[in-house]
Amino acid sequence: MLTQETVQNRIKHFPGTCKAAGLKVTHQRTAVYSMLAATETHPSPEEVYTAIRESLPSISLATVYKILDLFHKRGFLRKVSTENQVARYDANVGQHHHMICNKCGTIMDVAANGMEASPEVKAQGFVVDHYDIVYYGRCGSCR
Amino acid sequence: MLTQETVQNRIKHFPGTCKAAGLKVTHQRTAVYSMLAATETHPSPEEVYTAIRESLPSISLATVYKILDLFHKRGFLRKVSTENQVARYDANVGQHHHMICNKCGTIMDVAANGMEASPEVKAQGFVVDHYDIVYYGRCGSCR
DNA sequence: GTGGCTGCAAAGCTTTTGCATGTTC
DNA sequence: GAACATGCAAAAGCTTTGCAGCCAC
Repeated sequence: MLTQETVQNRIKHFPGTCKAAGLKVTHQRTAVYSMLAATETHPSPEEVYTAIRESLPSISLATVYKILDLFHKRGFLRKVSTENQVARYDANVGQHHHMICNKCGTIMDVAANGMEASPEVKAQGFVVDHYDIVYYGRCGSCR
Repeated sequence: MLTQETVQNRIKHFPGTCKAAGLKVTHQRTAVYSMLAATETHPSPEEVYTAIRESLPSISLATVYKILDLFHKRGFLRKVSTENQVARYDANVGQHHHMICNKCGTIMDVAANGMEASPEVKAQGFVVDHYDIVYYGRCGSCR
């Protein structure tokens, strides 16, 4: 559940986070981050662009792409792991997982259940940075 | 570890699997399936195409795409869930997971550890068909 | 022989890039 | 004012589509 308090809290820290990373706080960046902070729908770049154009009609799609990529690299946003080719972003960077409906394509959050990187991963000399669990199936509405 | 025995076993069952699904057994389909059955590198469509052209120079990339999509829909192949836009396929359809090196992009298998769909997924009325765990980090060679 | 499959070429999407202009600090 | 960010337009992937001809059954 995404509360209004969480949304406001994320947005409040955004300028400081940018400055700490040596990034300028522009209207475009604030709009992209605010839009993502206020949703649980894991939007694509195109969806972010369309939503933002209502308040900032001059923004270009290329800028949205650049901002999303930058924020992902800096760790302000997560990218959802999926089987297909459209990127989907998430402002919730805490440990949690996703379920994807094979029919309607909706992506929902799933709380992490404390699972750790499996021993076998460590055995192969792989250093885990982060991991996603992605459940595929049918959501409540599409069953 | 992919043994020669496993490879031969997969390939041996391929014609029967096609027939059972009402699909014709063509050279192109056999080549695509055989190539994937013999590798653990999770190739992209382009990589499948390049590899197959050595033995079947007349095959087209569009055909490779059509075959991969068809086999995925029929469950003969898995698609690896990733954060980026290039499809990667896997002929190992048994339960297992993946680790992806953030530096070199290599995708490796990880044996499943018996984890089940988390209770929260069930609570949200989501029926799980399958799930992937994707570990991101650095592989042994890139550390 | 027939229906399904392939190859080709073209189109469609998504994403990236280069550069002149504009904005933040 | 300098360095960085944006917008535009063009290009660069990756993937899909339509259709004529070919092949497995």
